[in-house]
Amino acid sequence: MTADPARLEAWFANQGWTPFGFQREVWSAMAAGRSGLLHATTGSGKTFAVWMGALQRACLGPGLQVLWLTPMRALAADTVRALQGPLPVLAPDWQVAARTGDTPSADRARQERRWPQALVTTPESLSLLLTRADARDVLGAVHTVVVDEWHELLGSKRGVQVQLALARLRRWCPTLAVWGLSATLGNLDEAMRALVADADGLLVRGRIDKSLRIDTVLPPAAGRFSWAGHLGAQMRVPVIEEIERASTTLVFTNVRSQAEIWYQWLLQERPQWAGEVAVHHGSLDPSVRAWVEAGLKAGSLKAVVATSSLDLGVDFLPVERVLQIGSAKGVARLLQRAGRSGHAPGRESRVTLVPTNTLELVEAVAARRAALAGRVESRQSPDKPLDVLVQHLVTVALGGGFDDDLYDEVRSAPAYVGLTRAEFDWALRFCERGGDSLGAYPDYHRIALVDGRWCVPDRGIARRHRLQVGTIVADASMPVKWLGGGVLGHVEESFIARLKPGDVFVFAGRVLEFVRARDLVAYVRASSRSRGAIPYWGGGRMPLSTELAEAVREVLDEARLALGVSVARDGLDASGIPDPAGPAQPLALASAPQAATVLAEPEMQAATPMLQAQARLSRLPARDELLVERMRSREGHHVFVYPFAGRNVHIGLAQLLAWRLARGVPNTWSISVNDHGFELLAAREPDLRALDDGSVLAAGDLMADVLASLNSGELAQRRFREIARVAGLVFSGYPGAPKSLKQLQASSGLFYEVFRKYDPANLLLGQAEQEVLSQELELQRLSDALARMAGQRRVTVELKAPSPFALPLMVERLRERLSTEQLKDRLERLVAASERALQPARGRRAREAVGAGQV
DNA sequence: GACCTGCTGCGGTTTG
Repeated sequence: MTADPARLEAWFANQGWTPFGFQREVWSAMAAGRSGLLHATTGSGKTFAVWMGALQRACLGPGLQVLWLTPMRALAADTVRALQGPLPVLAPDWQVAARTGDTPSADRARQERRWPQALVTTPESLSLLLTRADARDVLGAVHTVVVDEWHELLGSKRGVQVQLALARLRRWCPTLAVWGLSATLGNLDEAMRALVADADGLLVRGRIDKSLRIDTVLPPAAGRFSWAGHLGAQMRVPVIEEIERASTTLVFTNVRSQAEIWYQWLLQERPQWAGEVAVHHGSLDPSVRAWVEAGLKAGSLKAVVATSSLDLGVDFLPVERVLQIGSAKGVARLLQRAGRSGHAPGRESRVTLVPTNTLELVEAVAARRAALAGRVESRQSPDKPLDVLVQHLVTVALGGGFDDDLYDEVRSAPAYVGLTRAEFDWALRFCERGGDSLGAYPDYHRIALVDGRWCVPDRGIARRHRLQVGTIVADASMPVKWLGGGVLGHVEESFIARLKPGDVFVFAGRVLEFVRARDLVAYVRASSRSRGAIPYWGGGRMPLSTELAEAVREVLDEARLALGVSVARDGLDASGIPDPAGPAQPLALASAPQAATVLAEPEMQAATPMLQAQARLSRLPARDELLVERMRSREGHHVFVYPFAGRNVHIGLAQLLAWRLARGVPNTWSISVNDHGFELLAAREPDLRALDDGSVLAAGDLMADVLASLNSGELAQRRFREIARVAGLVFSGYPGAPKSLKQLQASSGLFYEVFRKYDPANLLLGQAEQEVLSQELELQRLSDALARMAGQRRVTVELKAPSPFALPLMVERLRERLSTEQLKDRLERLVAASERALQPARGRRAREAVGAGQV
């Protein structure tokens, strides 16, 4: 028995709503039993579209029929509320309930006595349901699964876990309908296929009429806006004025400390706002966060400063304005944040960018252009991660067991279409015997064949497995110790992993030499060198996306053309600007008038002083040029390169170049990177012929060189820790008695060593290496960048003073080893040098500088 | 006058 479509209309009419076209489209597809992906912004009525469709398929009666997956516990309760609305009309017998990690045990018990017809849950909780011996009894009648915020899950192992669970459910109910809800993605078709697998899926685009506005808060004095920096202190007053003009504003920052700082600034400038502004990020206690979210919902807060912790969730917020402080880093991220405003059908979404340095003014134009053109990043599902498979095999063995045909079921999950029988059998044997090296340890004999079915005979193993379900592994930090003992503090493992013995870095105000990492402690000794500081790379998880980086190159190129034209027209001595029509640059001058329009953008007008300074002190590179700047200072010999390819790629490029350059003539390089370029600083005069002739940029044996230039063994070992945890090799302890991080690290390090020695064919080792290359080093992006650079003309400029492009890189490096006061002094000297070089009277020097750079 | 750095997300045993 299914609900009458007329009743759907009646329910909507009752609310005073008329269904949108896309909602009807979803209903009819679902009534026909189809699966699909609904692409729509939040607050567009997508929840109702899919929920009403699910009810049309309802077989009224007891038993679980609809599963609704959400990536965040906090969204579950909201979703239950939203789903309950139409129930009295359409399915009065139905119950909707949430089940996540924070569901009280009394509620769980009640659910298990009589399952609700619809359950809102997380991917992890669904996997836990699959570990129940009665999994098939509980889940066998599920005919519809909705995966909310699929774009959030798709690219991660959490998404793979969802795919495996769906494969299981599909086995039990071949007519299973799966619907994903997703925000904008560059690869919606692929995203849908990952979810619906072989089914004939329908991609529905909801409410595309929603208008989008991306504008920028301009710095008060454009000519004096900082070339470097990420905090945005100069934007305090303009931001506060924006907040004052709106009822409620969400202020997004990129990092937690920045959120805290901005929160303090707001209170300093407007003490009367105490109690009306708040801060929200992932390190805050959940109770504080809940208070802030409730305040937002109630409309009692004027502004909240947040990190991406507020990207999702808290639906139906009365947020009027969204500000983004600093780079949005990606188009999808910007759109997501824009979507937090105008959160109702028909209302405009608006996000206002707040640049924190002059290059971000250019980036703002690029971001708007890419966003309006729909150049949105793609997300790829991980390719057959074996750690997730191993976990799933144990899960299924617990949940009623399996026999030989599980291989086909697993391969029906799109992430595993390429899984070979040998790989599957390896995973199976690994669950059975712990692979070639752990045969003697019963703890790793997790599954066994009993009466032709694989199951988990040991109750202790079963219990521990249920405690370990999931793929999220928290970041770890490593203590930094003197060789003689004594802890200096903790730093991210990812940082230590990139160090080679002998590397010098700065930490806790000291210059330290990295000696070795052992048992996950970084041992150091004091270094007598004053330079050689390697920057702190942090997580480096937020590089400028490929799409945004490309748009920045585009906008810069147009600005170069337009500025060249306008400077010449204004009769200014074109001293600083290499003649755009000169023979060295056979430019497509036809595009100049087009390019001139880019300067009409208000952000570009504000950025013009910086761009002119760059042109005079150095050069604005054309798209087919790779700008290399060199400078001598008391620090040594600087080489700046600007591929505009995002910081992860620049880390790899900088390491690679330093390594290749030092291969000929040994030298010690300090490295500094940002999203636009990188700096190599050598103490001794370097031999740059390989850079000049381009041979250093040759693809060559890229993989081998990258591996050699980085401490890839450390990287892989760190990666392996996650894999060991997901694959269930490492047990993190019972709730209330968790094992220390050190214990966990020691044991996963042990596994890594044992496998390498006694089980080198262990496929989890290979997975660790693959993940390092593809995710951390972004090898594909790196080789793309290298290919592009090799095809560009290198233009080398000798700098007399730091250029606007170079200054942020120098600051980045200096910051690591100077106190705030020292840095301030140093910066003042650097900037003064740039300003002197820019004086008209010294135009001759600048001209010389630029002239010397012509290739 | 220019400086502050890197996000998010989940799960939960114990049974003589």
